[in-house]
Amino acid sequence: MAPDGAHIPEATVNRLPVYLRVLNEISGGTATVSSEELARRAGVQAAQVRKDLSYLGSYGTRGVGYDVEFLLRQMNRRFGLDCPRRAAIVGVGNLGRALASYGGFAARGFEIVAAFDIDPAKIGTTVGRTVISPVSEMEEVLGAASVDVGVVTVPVPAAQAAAEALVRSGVGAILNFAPVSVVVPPHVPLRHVDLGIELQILLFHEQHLRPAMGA
Amino acid sequence: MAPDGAHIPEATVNRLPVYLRVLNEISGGTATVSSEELARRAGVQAAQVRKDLSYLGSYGTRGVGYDVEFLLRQMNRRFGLDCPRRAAIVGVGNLGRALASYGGFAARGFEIVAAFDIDPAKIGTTVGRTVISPVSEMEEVLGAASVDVGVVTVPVPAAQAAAEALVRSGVGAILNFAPVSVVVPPHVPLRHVDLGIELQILLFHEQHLRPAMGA
DNA sequence: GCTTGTGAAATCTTTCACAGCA
DNA sequence: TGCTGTGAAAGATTTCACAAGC
Repeated sequence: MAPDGAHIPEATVNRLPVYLRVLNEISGGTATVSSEELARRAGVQAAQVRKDLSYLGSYGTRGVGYDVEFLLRQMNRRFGLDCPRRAAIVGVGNLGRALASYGGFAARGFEIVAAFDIDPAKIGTTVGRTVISPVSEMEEVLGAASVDVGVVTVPVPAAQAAAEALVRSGVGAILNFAPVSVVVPPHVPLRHVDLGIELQILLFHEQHLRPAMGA
Repeated sequence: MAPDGAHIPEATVNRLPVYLRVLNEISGGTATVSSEELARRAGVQAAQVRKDLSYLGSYGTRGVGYDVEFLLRQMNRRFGLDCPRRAAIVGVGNLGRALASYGGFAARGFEIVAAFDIDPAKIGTTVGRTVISPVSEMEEVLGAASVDVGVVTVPVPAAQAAAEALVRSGVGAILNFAPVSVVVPPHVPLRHVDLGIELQILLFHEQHLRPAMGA
């Protein structure tokens, strides 16, 4: 029903990558998957899966289910993952180095094409297969061929400057892992992944599930 | 209006830690903050902030705003952050090691009290101030004094076993960073932080903001 | 018979707008 | 006057339930 360019609800957009992960996990094992099975593995309701997928188009077969490989191809195309996305990491400390070799990025179609740090001792050394460049040369290094997404993994005091350097270099979007807010111009999508906040949300939900025992 | 034990909407729970981060950032600088200022820094509407905070109680002062320190204390108490929360890391690879020293955990009141790995060469060495124990001894090490949250940072094939070991050890909740789903009993809150999926969501939103230029 | 796709209903969330209070 | 707290309205999301189709 939904042609290729239609509006997709925000809540659905946030779930589509989860379906993508599940599909990748079962790919090879089964040819087709029902909305019920997909829902169980994604942790949502079956009707939710059907409605979400219907925004992409009518890719299922009634009485049968969804063809895993076909749906994967359609979703990857829609996500722009048919060609690899280019990412750059700013801040090659513990977290930056870990993310550079984190399997989840490559598995989801992202390639680390550049890495930056401010520490002169790190310049010229490598993280994975990428040579580390100075932050001061970011604009020249990224040059005309800018990256799709910049990943900020610098210490708190350097986060704002790192984000600004990425914006000047023409980055498409920024993922900020520093546990502090940064401000960027409105045309650059920004997402803050504060891992401590993830823990807080998780435990706050837990408190609501269990009878509180603290005073 | 909302007494201490009232139900708080899920959407609000997900935003409260963001307000907490903002409050911590402006703490010391200003004595009071308006819902408008708080909203601007958190990236939401002012009315949203007022409604969200009203679920915690009437902690603001009409005509003035919210007392930053007082609101911080109330929220920290409500989140159980007045005493430090205990976390354990399973899998001391790049990501596990990075998270062990990640400032965001300590800044949000979490303390890494145990670390586990399967590699014999790592057993007995330290990550930060924590000695690494074998995964096989998790139940004994955690013992009666279980941890609030277990953080899974093992490679994909080991993720399910790591989650099960945490459950056997009586963990309160699990945060899974492996780029694969794991299954746990329903009484253990589980959250999957797949960083590649974060990138996908970010870029998918970006596609909707800009005119698509790919074929 | 079985499962999708989807209007309609139910529920949840956000926003409005203003009474209430410092 | 200024800003919170909150009912009520508007909007978004989820769930239901069933017609449509393999």
